[in-house]
Amino acid sequence: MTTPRVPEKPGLEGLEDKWATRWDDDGVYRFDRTATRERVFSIDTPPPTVSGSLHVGHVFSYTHTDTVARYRRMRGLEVFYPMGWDDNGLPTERRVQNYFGVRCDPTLPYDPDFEPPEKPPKQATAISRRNFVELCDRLVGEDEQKFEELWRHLGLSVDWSMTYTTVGKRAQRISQRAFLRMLGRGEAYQAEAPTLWDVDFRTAVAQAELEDREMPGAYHTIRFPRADGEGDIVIETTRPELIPACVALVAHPDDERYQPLFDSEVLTPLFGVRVPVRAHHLADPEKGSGIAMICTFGDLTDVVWWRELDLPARPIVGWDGRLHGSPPIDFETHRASEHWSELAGKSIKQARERIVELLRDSGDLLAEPRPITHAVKFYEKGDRPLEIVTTRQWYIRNGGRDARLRDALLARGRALHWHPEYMRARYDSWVEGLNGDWLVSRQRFFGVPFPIWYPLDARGEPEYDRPLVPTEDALPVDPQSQAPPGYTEDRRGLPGGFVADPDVMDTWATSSLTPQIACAWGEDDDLFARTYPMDLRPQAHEIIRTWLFSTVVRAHSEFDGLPWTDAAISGWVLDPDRKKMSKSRGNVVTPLNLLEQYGSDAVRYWAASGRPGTDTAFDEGQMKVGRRLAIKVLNASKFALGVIGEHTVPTDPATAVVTAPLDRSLLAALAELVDDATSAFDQYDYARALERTERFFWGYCDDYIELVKQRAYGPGDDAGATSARATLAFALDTLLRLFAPHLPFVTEEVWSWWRAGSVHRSAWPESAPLRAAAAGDGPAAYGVAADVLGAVRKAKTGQQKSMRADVTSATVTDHPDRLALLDAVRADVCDAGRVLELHLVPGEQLAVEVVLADAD
RNA sequence: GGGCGAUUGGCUCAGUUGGUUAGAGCGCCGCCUUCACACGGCGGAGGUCACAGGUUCGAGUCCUGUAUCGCCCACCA
Repeated sequence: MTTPRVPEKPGLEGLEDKWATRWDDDGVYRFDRTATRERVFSIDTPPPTVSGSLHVGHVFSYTHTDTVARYRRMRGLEVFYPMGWDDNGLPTERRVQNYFGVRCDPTLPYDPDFEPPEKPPKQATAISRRNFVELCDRLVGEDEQKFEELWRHLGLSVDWSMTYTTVGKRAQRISQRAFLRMLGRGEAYQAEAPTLWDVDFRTAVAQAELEDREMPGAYHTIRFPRADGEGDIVIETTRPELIPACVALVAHPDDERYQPLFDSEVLTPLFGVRVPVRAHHLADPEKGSGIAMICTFGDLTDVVWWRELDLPARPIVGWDGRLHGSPPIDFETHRASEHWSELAGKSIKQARERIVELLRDSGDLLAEPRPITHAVKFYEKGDRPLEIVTTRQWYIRNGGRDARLRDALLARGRALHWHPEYMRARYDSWVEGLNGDWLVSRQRFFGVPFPIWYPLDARGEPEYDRPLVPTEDALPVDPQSQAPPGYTEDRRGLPGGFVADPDVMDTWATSSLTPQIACAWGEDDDLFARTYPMDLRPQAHEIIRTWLFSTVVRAHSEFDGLPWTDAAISGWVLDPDRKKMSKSRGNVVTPLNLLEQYGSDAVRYWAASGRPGTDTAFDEGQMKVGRRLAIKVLNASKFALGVIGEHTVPTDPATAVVTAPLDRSLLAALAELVDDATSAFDQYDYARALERTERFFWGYCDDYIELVKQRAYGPGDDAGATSARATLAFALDTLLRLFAPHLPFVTEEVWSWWRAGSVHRSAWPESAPLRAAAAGDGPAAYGVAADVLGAVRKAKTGQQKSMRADVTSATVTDHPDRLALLDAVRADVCDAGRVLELHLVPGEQLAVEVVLADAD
């Protein structure tokens, strides 16, 4: 060991910049790609959405992952820890629209000279798809830069040379390749079917993107006259505007009220369309009048009934959320057509208001609407309820319609190691509740296009069942601007020519491939072999159903295995009112301010105190505590190294210089700490590792250092002094390494005062050498010494004396076993407590009687 | 409706297979101007561990039920 070089006045300020730069220059976190798979720990980092802003929730969960990454690195593994940027999809589109004041019109030609105006105009400028995508690229590039700066400031030990994006060329290529492979295996298919549809975004959405919202509605009691004229059937509905789309009524097969009517017919009010009364087990006799109207389509139950009862389709709602101009069926009466003309072209809301008036006028509305609140399905990013529209879409098989596949995916979920374990229940309930395959096509612009064209027949109609695909070496392709194999561009849109599939993939269709993208599947076979399947997927619990599940689906399909062995699920950051912190709630805290105010180590301390999977309150108090801890690490280290000074101290605990009982005892306790922290980290419990280390560290500062201070100042040839200095050094060395995953800046700073290289590339501590140095002694002597010292302090405080006050005599009563231990360390205790005479009296439990010298 | 989790001093949280008077930090109060640290140190007050039963020599810890909160899921007319 060289003589420590300790600053006069160590502080936290500037450590982030200093060490972030140094780590980068020295390549401390660079992935060594000569490492073989067994030596690699590979992490499937969640790519943050760059169109949003980073908030304290990101800092929270990414810190968790970083502590694990640093631990594994110190355990000698090469950590593959790339950062991704999720710049794909709707959030980016929305941000670009607002930021530049533009909107995408795919019919416009590309303008190579287009520049967005300085300030976004009131009226959005329409631009071509390619111009739009260029603006998306430009903006996400700026955002990614800002994100990286914040992450570096926080101290994520990411290899910044290995970032990827979810719209980049590689992601596109891999998304398209994976899709084509699934298409080839029949795992991707297209179908024209009723689809949940957002009328504002004008795109289909998947089951995973739904959320229920409680909305006001109203029950409308409506009369359906029987076709035979023998009276009426009364139904209740919240969607009266769908009466023209009604194709049947339905009741439960066991419902005696309606059994006589099954397979008879009724007439729809206002329109006089004959529809049958049918039986189906999903009809609930308890709901409303026990008989429901089936419309094409009001909700997903309608779709089930329509399919299973083989009913006709009479859709009336268009892609724009308005009723069609033309009627769903040729009405038989002039009156019916007039009613329809009152509704045609209206929005859902307008149509509902109008039809209620019409029903009231016609006498078919039997009671005034009764207001209720009910759950309505929304696209999670949408503003209006979803409609169901029949469209042609791409699907990926995910077990929603196939019990064998579902069981296989459930088995994958069981094979995955979840942290915490109970999070698996969310996976299971999601997979078990799937009601269809995964709808992956979106009618949007900024995303990975489907690598698909369709031939046009002689009449110019697309032949959807004969899709044209590129070869894999041509990927990525943009079918809008490139021609399929065997065609030239001038055949686009012409009879006998071709047309591009207009859709882009769901953002999750790409995100579900983050392991393949990060590990460069099909791009860099050598890297892939060293990193895939990955070790760890860290993520939040609310996207188990989307990100985690879809990633399992893709890996199962392509590689017949799990994409990773472990999943670590982090909780949320809650604001003081125990609500989730999110941008939309307006309660987010800008992380950079926090990092600058408290220091990155302090904020990391707060984050790392949140246990895996547990929602954690945002608590600046914890950051203050973290800051205090970081400062304490600096000061205690400075002191310990100052005591050691220029004395020679061995670097290896095995050198048998630790001879004092107190020192051996301390090292025994330290060995237990090392085991404890190690097993906690092995189970991904970074919080427990931190808590234990912190507790030990305060004892080290307050008790151990105080106890050995005097002895350690002794001359170089004194065995007790040598023992104390060696123990101070071993303990400091060990504690710094134990803290390093949590407090990377301050530990590195101290490390640099007296050690070579980076603490983050040093070995994780091992307990065996410490235990060997303790030479069979246990941790108890240290505990007894601390207890007695505490009692002496208490006495001094009780008499309002300085800690420097002399103790004339102290009488310790305790169990003989503990007295024996105390006897062995009595010199240290007397020195630290300034005890002149120490008497030991055998007894049952600890009691200390202290006589203080007169103050004057 | 089904499931998961939580409930410990004013606040934020520990409490690993059940074991003696339940721990920590913040906040509060008091003391110590200590030669590493006032961005400090020492100490104090403060809890019938949500509630009700049960198992046990012994329950914050295990079982049953209840309540409250949060989340996940569900074919909610």
